[in-house]
Amino acid sequence: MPQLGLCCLFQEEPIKFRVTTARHLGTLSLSGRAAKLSTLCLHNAQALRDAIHFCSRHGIGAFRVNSRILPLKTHPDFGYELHQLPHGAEIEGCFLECGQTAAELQIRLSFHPDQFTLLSSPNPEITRKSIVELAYQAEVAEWIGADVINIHGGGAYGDKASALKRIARAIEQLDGAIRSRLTLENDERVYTPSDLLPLCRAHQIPFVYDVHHHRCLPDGLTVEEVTGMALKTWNRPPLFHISSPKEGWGQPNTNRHHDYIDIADFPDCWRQLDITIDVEAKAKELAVAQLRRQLAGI
DNA sequence: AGCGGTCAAGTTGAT
DNA sequence: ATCAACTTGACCGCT
Repeated sequence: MPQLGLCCLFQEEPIKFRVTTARHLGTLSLSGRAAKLSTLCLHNAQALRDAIHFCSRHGIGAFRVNSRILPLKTHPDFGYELHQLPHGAEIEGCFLECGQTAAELQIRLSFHPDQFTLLSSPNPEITRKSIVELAYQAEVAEWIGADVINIHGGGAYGDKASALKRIARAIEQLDGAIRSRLTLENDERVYTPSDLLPLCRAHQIPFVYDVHHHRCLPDGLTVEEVTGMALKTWNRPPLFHISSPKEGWGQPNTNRHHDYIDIADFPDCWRQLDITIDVEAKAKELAVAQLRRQLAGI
């Protein structure tokens, strides 16, 4: 049976990750900024530790770490290094503990940089900033032992073939910490599995199969076909995504995520696989628990 | 204490 | 040409 993964947040369990805004930091003195960021980062490292324990206690096999675990880490004006913060060493130590605990409890950790992180852009400055973002997440990934940093293809810019070539070129220039963790996922608007799988095969990048996106943006391949092709791209346990449409299928907008997973949306061919499935549902740990019960036939 | 406006980033597609 | 939707809630300033 697959391991189920929880994404970033909790619905009921009181584990919170804190953030701040650039605007607010701008109102503070230099030392005030460092103090504020230090407090938030330490809080978030401890919250991650709590999240890992929660997953272990509740039969959840994976946890996706929010991109803002270190708030504004790569912001052009307010970015920082951990050693510049009053509790920098303590924060790093807490992340290292998270890594040990996750390894002991066998909780798989991953990252999913958001839509601003693009390797397909024709604008080199956007690519450069994206790689800075990937480097930040890779640094935390090293501390905590996360093995996946998953991104989308991004835009097509009117010429998908050229955009795919830019992704490939950028991938070949990544350093090992990023490269060894980077994965590509099909999205609901531009890049289908058919678009990404050849690139993944050619450059040894694992393919994260999101079946909901595939149903929103089909490419002629069946769920079974893509599942088989996706599995072959992995040199470690495969990671897939599941979600259900908020308003149901056949409505104008199927992109929005439902609170829970409709078991009818869960591919039968996934039931016996040794894979991790991130559950993208707004009810968070409650949705994972419900899906877990349904898969167990309870 | 409670409320509501606001929040770094890029691209697409609806209007 | 403009703007919401992606993720999505939490923060902060004001009353």
